[in-house]
Amino acid sequence: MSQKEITIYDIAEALNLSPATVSRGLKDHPAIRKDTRKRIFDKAKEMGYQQNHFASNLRRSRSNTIGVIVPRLNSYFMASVISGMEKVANAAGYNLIISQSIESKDKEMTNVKTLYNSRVDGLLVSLAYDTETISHFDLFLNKGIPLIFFDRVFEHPQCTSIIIDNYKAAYEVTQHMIQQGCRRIAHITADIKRNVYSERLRGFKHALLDAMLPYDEELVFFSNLSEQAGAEVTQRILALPQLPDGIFCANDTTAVSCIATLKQAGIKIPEQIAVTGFNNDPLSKVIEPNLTTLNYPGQEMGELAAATLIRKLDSKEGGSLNTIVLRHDLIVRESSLRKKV
Amino acid sequence: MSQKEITIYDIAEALNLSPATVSRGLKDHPAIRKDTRKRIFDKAKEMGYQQNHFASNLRRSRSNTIGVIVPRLNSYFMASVISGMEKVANAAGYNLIISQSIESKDKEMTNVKTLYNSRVDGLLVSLAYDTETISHFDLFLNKGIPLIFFDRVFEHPQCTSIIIDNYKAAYEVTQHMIQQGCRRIAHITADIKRNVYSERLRGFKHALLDAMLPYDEELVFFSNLSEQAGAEVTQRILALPQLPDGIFCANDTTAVSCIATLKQAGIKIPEQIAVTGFNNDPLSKVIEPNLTTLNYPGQEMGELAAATLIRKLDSKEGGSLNTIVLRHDLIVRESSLRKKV
DNA sequence: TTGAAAGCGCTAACAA
DNA sequence: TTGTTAGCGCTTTCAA
Repeated sequence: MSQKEITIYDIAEALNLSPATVSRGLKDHPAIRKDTRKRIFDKAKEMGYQQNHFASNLRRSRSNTIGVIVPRLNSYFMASVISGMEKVANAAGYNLIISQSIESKDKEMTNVKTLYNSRVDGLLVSLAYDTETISHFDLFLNKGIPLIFFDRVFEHPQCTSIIIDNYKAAYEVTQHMIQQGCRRIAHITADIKRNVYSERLRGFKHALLDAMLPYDEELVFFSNLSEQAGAEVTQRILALPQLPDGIFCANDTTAVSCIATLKQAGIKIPEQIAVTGFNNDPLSKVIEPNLTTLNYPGQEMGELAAATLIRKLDSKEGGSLNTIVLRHDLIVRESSLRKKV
Repeated sequence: MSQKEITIYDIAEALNLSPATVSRGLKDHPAIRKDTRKRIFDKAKEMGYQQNHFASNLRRSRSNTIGVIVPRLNSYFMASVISGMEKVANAAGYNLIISQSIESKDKEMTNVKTLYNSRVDGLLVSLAYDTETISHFDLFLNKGIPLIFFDRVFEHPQCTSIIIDNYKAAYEVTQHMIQQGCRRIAHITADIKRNVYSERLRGFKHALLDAMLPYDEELVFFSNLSEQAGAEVTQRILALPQLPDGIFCANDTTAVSCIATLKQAGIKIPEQIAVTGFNNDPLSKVIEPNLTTLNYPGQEMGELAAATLIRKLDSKEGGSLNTIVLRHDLIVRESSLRKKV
C-alpha cells in the first residue's frame, strides 16, 4: 500500500549531496550550479519526489493558501467570481479555501476564525448582509495579513477594495430610464449597510435630482433581493395609489420576479412600467421582455482580486493600492425601451 | 506586529505540565484527568492558543482537507453542489480545495497532481468532458486515499459514485413527451463518454421503443450543450426535411436557447414542437413558455458526497458503498404541455 | 495519569 | 557553491 514517501534526504543520499543543497536546487536558489540543479531535478523526477507542503509551511510559517469568504456561493455572479479566483490562484501555486457566510455576520466571524486557524496567507472577502463593523478581521489586520474586499467592501486604510462604480452605474441606469420617459421611478434595493446598495441608491437619487425629478422615499423599497422578495415588494407597489412608470431593481433576480408579477397583474412592460435590473445574470436574456441591466465582470473581478492579493504576498508591494474600480456597462434591452428608435 | 504564536509549550509551561499532556488534553485523550483537561482548555482559551495545523498534519500525515475537481464552477447546479459540500465539510472541520478541469482531461490530470501534492485526505470528483480513463487517479487509489465521484462518475470497485438515475429520469421525460402526443422526438445531448449523457440517451431510446416508436439516430445530436451549441443544433433541426414534434435537451441551457431559436423561427411551443430540458436551472422558470425539466438536488448531492467521504475518512467505514442514488423528479411546465387538462 | 524524547520533512542562518 | 545544524509545533511510543 503506502510505500514510503520520498524526501529530500533520499535525493540527497542518492546524489551524495546535502539535503540543504537539494532543497535549494529544487527551488532555483541562485547559489546552486546549473548542472547540480539539473541532477537534482532529474533525480527528483526519477524517484517520484513530491514536496511536503506541511513541512515547508511549518518551517516558513506560510501556507500558500488563500481564504475566501462570500455571502453565498450559489449565484451565477459569485460562481464566476470564484471561477476567476481559482484560475489565477491555481496558476500561481496557491490554493483556495472557500467559505460562505450565508449572509450572516455571525457565520462570517466563525469563518474568519476558521481561516485564521488554517493559517491562510491572505483573505478575499465579500461582506455578509448584516455585517456592521469589520473588527472581527482584526486578527488578520493586526498581524499584517493582507485582506482584500471585493464587491461588498468596507473602507479601511489597510485593505484594498475591488469594486465597480456602483454610484455611476446606478446613475446611468436611472438616467436611461428617464430618457425613456419615466417620471416616477421606484427602486427596490437591500440594506444600505452594504456599499453596493447604498451607492446604487445614491446614484438613483442623484440621477433623479439632476433631471429635476422629485426623489420620493416612499418609492424606495428595502428587501433581501430574493426572488420571493421581488414578488412581495412588487405586490406592494401594485397596491400604491399611484403606480410608478419605472422600477429599478438592484439585482436581476428581483427584477425578473418583479416582471413576472407585473405581467400577472396585466401590466404592460415597458409601456406602462419599465423595469431594469443589475448584474447581467443569464436570466436577464431569457425573461420576456429581455431585461435591461448592468453588466459587470464577475470572472474578472475574481481574477483581479486574487492577482492583487498574490502580488502583495509575493512581493510585499501593492500595499498602497486602496481601491480598484472595474468597468461596467449598461445593457439596454426591451424591458426599458419605451421609445421606438 | 506579529506577536509570537502561542504553542502547547507555552501552555505547558504556564500550567507546569508537559507538552505531551497538553496535547492530549486538547484532544480529549481518555487518559487525562477531567480537571487537568479543564485547566488546559481554560488556559488555552485564556492565552489565545490556535493549533498549528501544519505541525499536526506533518506529524500525522493527514491534512483535514478535501480536494474537489469539477468541470466548471460557473453554473447554478455546480455552485449548489459546492455550496453543499462546503457546508458539510466546514461543519466537520474539513477544508475544501476546489479546482476546475475546464472540461479538459489534461487540466484534470494536472489538478489531480496538485491536489496530491497538497496531501488532501480524499477527493470529490465530477469528470471532465473528454476524460476516457481514470488512471490519472491511480496516485490516490494506490495509496488507498478515498475517491468519490458525483454526477459525472466512473465505475470503479474502489470508488463510491453519487448520482441520480439518469436512465430512469430521461425515460420519464421522454415518456411524458410521448404522452403529450409527441411522435418524432429529437434529443440534443453531449459526449456519451460521460455516464450522465449515455444514460439519458439510453432512457430516451428505451422510452421510444417501449412506446413502439422508432428510434432514429438522425434525430440524436451531439454538442457541448452550451448556449451557442443549442442555437446551432436547433438551426440544423429546423433545416431537417421533416421537423420533429418534440426536442429533449440534456440540459436547461441548451433547452432555453433551443426555445429561443425556435420562437425566432416562428415555431409554436409546445403546439408544433414540445421542448424539455434537464437540471431545473433557475432559467427554466423564466423562459416562456416555462420549461419542463428534470429536477435533481445539487446542494444535496454535494452534501452527500462530502458526508460520505468524511465518514470514510473518520471511521474507515463505508468502504462497501458503491453507488448512492439520489431522487429526482420530473417538473412539468408549459413547454411540453400539449394536452389541455 | 503524566512525562521524556524522538522525529515528521523542510528551510535558513551560519560556516566552510 | 555547498554543508552543518537547529528548529518550526505537534504527536506518540515508551517509560514512570
